[in-house]
Amino acid sequence: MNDRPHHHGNLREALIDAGLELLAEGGLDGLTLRKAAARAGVSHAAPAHHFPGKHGLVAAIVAKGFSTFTEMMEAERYRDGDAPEAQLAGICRGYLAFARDCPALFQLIFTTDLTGEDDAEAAAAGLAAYTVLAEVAALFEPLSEQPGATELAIWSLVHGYASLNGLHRARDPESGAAIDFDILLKGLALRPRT
Amino acid sequence: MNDRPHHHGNLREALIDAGLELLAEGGLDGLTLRKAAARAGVSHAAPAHHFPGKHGLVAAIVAKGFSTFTEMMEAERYRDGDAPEAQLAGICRGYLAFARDCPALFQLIFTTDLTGEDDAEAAAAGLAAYTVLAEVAALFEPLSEQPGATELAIWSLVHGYASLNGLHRARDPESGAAIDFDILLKGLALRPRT
DNA sequence: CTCTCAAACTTGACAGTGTAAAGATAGCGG
DNA sequence: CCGCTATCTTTACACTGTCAAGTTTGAGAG
Repeated sequence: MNDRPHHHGNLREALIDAGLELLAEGGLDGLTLRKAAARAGVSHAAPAHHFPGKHGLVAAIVAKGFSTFTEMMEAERYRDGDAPEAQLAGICRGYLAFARDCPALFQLIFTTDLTGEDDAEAAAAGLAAYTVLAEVAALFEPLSEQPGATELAIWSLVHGYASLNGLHRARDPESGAAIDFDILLKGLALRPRT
Repeated sequence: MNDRPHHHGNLREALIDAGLELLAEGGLDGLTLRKAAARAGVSHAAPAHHFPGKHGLVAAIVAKGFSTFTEMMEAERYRDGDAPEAQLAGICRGYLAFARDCPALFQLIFTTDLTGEDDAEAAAAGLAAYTVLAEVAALFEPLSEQPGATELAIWSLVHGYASLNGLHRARDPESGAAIDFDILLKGLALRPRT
């Protein structure tokens, strides 16, 4: 199993990387099958042998996006120790860093429907990201007897903040008085488990 | 000023309505200038005389979307009286109803960049929606000395919940144990102003 | 070593999209 | 009554995703 099997050699990864570049440069509209193929140095119909249509390439990009998303949360998770509050602030810091640094990718992974059959990899990557958050949420007293309420509260708060921050920044670029997320997080008044 | 000035008569509104229909039927990809023109009964180049390109039509649709969004919040605002908690629960109910009933439109209005010059109307409509939320947030004790923290916390929580609900529902269709938003809202522990 | 064959890729084509330019139409102001 | 400008149509072009057919390449069978 050579790493350059026929002509190009792992074209699949090259197309995903090209897609990530296009996404970072031109936003959602800049992501195009033909442009990704051209950037990888192949003809416009070559991707069809590696992905079932454009949706397949997008699903692969979403999977990779969720992976780096998870990595960015994990990278910040234990920065200030392993206390529950420190872990929670850490993964939220990573969450928001991803949304800030890769806005188009952030939008893509959370707006793509992953209901198809070829989206299993992307769905698994999304579940892995969710699991990190759920682990940290489990360190706190539950908000309700209903399981999952705590993680959903944290997830909703940080995701809403990340989504709206882009809007707010675009609308009010001068507002240096951006509200720190820690203030919102303290508003939830979570208590570590005893 | 007749309401049918030349050939078609208020084609602008007809195109916006057609766009809303397409959005509801086919999602974001179903919204097309040519299809909207065809549905309005005109040729595919007619919209150019009413909107500066597709972005202009989208901006008009976003403006109308924000208007109905505001209306749905206001419609539920005083359903259970005018106590702060009742108003807050009301506008959140309207917020989530809009996200549930018009998912594509909800996604469109919150992912469209309104930084252009012809987007003034849409930006104003978005500000009007935000104002409703800010009014209700002002009925509660501020979360921090920083102004706007309370409304941002509420907005983030409800917006994140609305955005993630679509994901969660698609991924886990059987989960009838959907977590009620009221539980999350109580987690914020807001206190009415004295 | 050669032959065969299938995978990887190319070429060409087609429907559909947004956009621009040029022509036709219709109602209004002079 | 005449022109004129806004409205709409027609035509055209570049770009997109997708499909069908042909071409190249590398690897395994004999």
